[in-house]
Amino acid sequence: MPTVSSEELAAAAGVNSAKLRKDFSYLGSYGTRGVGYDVEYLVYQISRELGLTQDWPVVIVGIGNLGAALANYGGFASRGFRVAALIDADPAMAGKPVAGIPVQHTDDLERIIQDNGVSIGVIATPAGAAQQVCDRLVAAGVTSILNFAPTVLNVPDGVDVRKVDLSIELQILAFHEQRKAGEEAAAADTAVAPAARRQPADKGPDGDVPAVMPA
Amino acid sequence: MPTVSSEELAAAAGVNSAKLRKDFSYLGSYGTRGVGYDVEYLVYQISRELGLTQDWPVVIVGIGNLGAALANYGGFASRGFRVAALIDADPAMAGKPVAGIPVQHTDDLERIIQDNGVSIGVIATPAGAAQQVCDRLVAAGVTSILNFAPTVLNVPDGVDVRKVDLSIELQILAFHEQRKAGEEAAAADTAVAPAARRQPADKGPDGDVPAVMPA
DNA sequence: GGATGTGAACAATTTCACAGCC
DNA sequence: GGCTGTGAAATTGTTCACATCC
Repeated sequence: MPTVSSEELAAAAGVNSAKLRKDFSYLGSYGTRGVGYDVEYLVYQISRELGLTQDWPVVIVGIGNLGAALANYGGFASRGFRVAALIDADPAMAGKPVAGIPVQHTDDLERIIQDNGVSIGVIATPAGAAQQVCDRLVAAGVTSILNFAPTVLNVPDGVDVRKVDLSIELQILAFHEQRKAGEEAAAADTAVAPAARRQPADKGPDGDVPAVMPA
Repeated sequence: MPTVSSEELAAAAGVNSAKLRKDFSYLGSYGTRGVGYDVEYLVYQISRELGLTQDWPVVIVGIGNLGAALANYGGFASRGFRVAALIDADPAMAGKPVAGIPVQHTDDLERIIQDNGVSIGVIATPAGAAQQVCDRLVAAGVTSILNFAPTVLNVPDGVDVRKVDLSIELQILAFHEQRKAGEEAAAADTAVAPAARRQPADKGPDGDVPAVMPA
């Protein structure tokens, strides 16, 4: 398939074709009228715009289960990321290889960042250590941080932080799950007492309201 | 602090206070004019609306590094999630405790789901196994799935899937990182040749364009 | 003929600003 | 006086529909 139309791409992605064309148009005019988009060329242009044609060295700080999982994660290399170093505060970890990369001690953090020209850091430490690690990363020159610790990090302007909170993802699912259950119940209700629905949902049935409720 | 104003909450969250008030108003009128919101009561109402007052049993399928990290993750319990079971396809894992929970074999997946009344499943398997695991979870009654495998899952209507792609998070950071670098370069450029900027950025300098570029 | 690229219409979201209440 | 709750205005995002070009 050398060429693809906005219609086909939109169907595959589950979006409107006009939106897709408009979005692409912000990157430039890479399509051909009457024909579509050259697949290879489009892939290259999008890759370049997204920064996938560059090599990004990253460091992972905190080599527990999650840090190790990240170090072993296969998807990074193909997207242009290279794990330049693994760093942990536990001296017993130092030198031990994880995913084929020897773990280094936190003491050397600044040197490691500078030697490898790292601008992206991943924090997979416990919550208590995260801010401190963050401060050191930033001071050493890191300007983008991916934070897995359940803490809000304070950073100076110009530094980007993205937070992945694993339990928030579950919460979002649980929220929808609850709504599904609620709708089923409501649908069942409707047969009996259609007009009685809204109030309990908005204010909570009295039986549900705990002692914290104010007068 | 028994009470809090929308202004204070908005500042803490980094959003506009009107937006925050409007959002809260969709849950009901839980504030007091001239005073603010009763903290405890607000926490309870939001918790209830988000489903945090319920207990959600979850199963984790695929107990590699990531699965183990999730099983050990402390944040779940406090948000109402309980790891009901760990499941892995490797017979050698069966019975081994991870985070204090014995790993069970995939053969028993359906029974485990049903016995525990599980409606939320977490997939932390390799990409190749994910769809198959997903199908079995759904057939057994799971209606929400958190997917860490780098695959798009096909599910029937009524089943929610959330995907956490670790390298996409890094890509987003890399994208902004690239823009920062680009802006610095552009700012430096401006002093020399302000009018010459746009074309290279849109079409790419010739030196950058690889063999895939069509005639 | 067939598909892009885009101004114009439409829809959704966010912010303003203030009436209403404590 | 101070702060919520909410219509109305402003902004942002999406879709339509068609002129334009291969």
